[in-house]
Amino acid sequence: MNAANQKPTGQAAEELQCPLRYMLNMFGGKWKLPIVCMLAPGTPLRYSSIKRKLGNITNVMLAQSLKDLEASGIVNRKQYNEVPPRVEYCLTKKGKGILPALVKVAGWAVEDMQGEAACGSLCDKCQVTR
Amino acid sequence: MNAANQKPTGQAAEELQCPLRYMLNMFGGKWKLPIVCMLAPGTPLRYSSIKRKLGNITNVMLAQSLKDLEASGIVNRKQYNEVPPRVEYCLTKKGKGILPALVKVAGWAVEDMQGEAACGSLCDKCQVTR
DNA sequence: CGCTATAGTACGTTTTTTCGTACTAAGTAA
DNA sequence: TTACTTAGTACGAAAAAACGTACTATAGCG
Repeated sequence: MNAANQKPTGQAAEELQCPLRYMLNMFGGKWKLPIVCMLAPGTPLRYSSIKRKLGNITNVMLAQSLKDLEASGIVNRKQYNEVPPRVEYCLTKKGKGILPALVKVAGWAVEDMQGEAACGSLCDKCQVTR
Repeated sequence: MNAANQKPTGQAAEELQCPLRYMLNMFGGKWKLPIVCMLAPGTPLRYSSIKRKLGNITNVMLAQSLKDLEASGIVNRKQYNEVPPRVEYCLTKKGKGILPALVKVAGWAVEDMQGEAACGSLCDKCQVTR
């Protein structure tokens, strides 16, 4: 319906103009950042493995978050046609590209959290390391 | 009720352990990041001025966002006892401290948005500059 | 046949976030 | 006297995000 007009209009357009909101649209919410952190080390992880590590995420949220991240070009989904099914996720090149920025943000946060909840590595759950 | 026990427990504690979630707790949501961006240049802005620049934020959201940011130690609120009332907001030292990390994130986003919605400065509304 | 395992989907509910409209106090200007 | 201004608050409604429970297909194992 909107073929000739690539860019979204109205409020949606406005939200996309700001790079920080652009980023929040991709990584905001409860689970996306933790998922990216799990995948940061580079080892491909399968659905069930991510779910176990996250602990209390529901199927709905995990499936949806992964789908969104895939649609944003952040994660890659590789499906093996086996039974029982096996699907592995990893960061794309684009996904890896944001890690340095995340490390910087995390660095600020850790500094800011000093004392309160200091942890040697940035996070034991989220394996982003400096 | 919880005087001896400083740290939050249970799920709240878990959420605060991750630096990235810690940051999302402070800056997540629709308006906080834009507000920080407006204040980034350093000029103190008054309530009505921020509201005008943001355009379509409601009083409720603006007041609440500012209150949250103040509680987090990110913005400073200075009230002049005049009539009509005048209140000015600016970033605290801590608030300024996160700007380099935000610039890095925004840099990634701008690179990623290339073509789609490129803008010379990072954002015309959010005045974070490199 | 009945049970297990994986990677999800369907459906409905609860919780959280955001929004809209109206209202306030105090002094100044018309 | 009435209107205007600023920096909000109160209240309820709407929208968005997250949740819980149940369910599916397929093959292998006992």
